[in-house]
Amino acid sequence: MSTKTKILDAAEQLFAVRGFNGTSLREITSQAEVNLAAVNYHFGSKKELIKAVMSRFLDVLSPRLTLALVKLCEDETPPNLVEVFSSFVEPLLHLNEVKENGTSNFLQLLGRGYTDSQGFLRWFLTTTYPEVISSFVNAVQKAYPELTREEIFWRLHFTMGTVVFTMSSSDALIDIAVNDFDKQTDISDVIKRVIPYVAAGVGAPINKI
Amino acid sequence: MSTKTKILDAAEQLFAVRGFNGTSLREITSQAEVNLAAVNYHFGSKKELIKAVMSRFLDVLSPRLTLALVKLCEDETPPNLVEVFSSFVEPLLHLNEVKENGTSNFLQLLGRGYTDSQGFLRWFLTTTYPEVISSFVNAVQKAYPELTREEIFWRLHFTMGTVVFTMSSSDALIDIAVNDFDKQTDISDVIKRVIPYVAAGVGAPINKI
DNA sequence: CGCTATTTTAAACACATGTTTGAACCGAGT
DNA sequence: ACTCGGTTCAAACATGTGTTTAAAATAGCG
Repeated sequence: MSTKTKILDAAEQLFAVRGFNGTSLREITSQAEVNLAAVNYHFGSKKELIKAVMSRFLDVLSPRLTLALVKLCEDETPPNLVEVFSSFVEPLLHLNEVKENGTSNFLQLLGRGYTDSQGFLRWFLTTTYPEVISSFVNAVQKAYPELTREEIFWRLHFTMGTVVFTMSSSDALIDIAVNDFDKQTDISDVIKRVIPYVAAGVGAPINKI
Repeated sequence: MSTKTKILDAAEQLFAVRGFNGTSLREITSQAEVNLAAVNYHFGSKKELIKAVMSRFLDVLSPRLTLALVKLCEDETPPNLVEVFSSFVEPLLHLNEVKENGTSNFLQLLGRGYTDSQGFLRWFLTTTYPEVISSFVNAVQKAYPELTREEIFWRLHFTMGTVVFTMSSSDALIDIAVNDFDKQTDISDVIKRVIPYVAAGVGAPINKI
């Protein structure tokens, strides 16, 4: 296993748990069992390492997700919102097959990236993978044509918040749920629970203000 | 204005913008125009300062919020979910009268606290202000009795995510919205938009899994 | 093998962090 | 006027950070 991969694996796991700001290069290289300088040699800087960690996921997620959303919109009958959000399930869970804990790690990283480091990850996402967002907006517009673009903008961000925040603390939440309700629970259960919620949220009746 | 207050004011604003990890004591004391050592003299440590900043809000928010929720539940006719979430509006906006940008600062801090510093703020909240949470759960249960406790647990956390995440990046979102849609927008507009969303989410049809 | 380009390594760098120290300062109270 | 508790201050402390350096080790190839 190459030094580069060892670093990416260690960084991925530590970033997910402690956040970007909260993880030092020394922790990463020590867990990866490589020299401290290797990060700057192979990636140039910590910021570039963060991008590399995210890209490894996004490069496999983004095309699958775009494809699923586009395909859903090709049907003659317009999709409903539950179908739109269900399109996320397969691409997200596929990350688990590529890598142990892939889905959970990715979603946690997404959550971290939105609050850590004054939103530079948001910029990175929207500029590097814009086709995902636009195909998503298209699907929602087909499913609920009465929504104005402004209302869609807000509700999509609310949804982003629901998902990203839930997932960034999913480990803690799953622990609590398992203890309180004596029921085996994992990340795919959480995803299945969140879909009706966000679908109903995006599909909420329009309220003139 | 006392040194203690000057520190709290500066810390509050900086924490909201840059997060807890991302704000140094030197930035705080320099903006507050007090000596660096004053923080440790008056508060003991950075962690205690964070708690003090949050408590200043929670001590005025918590009783008002609990009262509003309890009063809503006293009616003979059970409340609906929009009413439950609307109970948050007055107590939250009241923070603006106590202090410039109070509402927005507090909600941003709440968002930071959930992702920064490995969730110690979550622990602090649930242990120090539990009556808010339980009165909230009660209100939801009255409004939608078919929901199991487990489903309520998850949907309340989804809601927490929606609100907290949205608010922690509300400045950026408001900027985008103002640019894209040419419409004056502020924090109270965002609150009004998010209520139908979370009410619909919590009220989503139950999906057996 | 011998040479070269790539990779790894230990050490240092420059700087930022939270915290502590001990002296200086100030404002009442007797 | 003097003392004493509380407060402020500049300075230092110890540690942690991302990054750089230059030498050592390694791998690939003619």
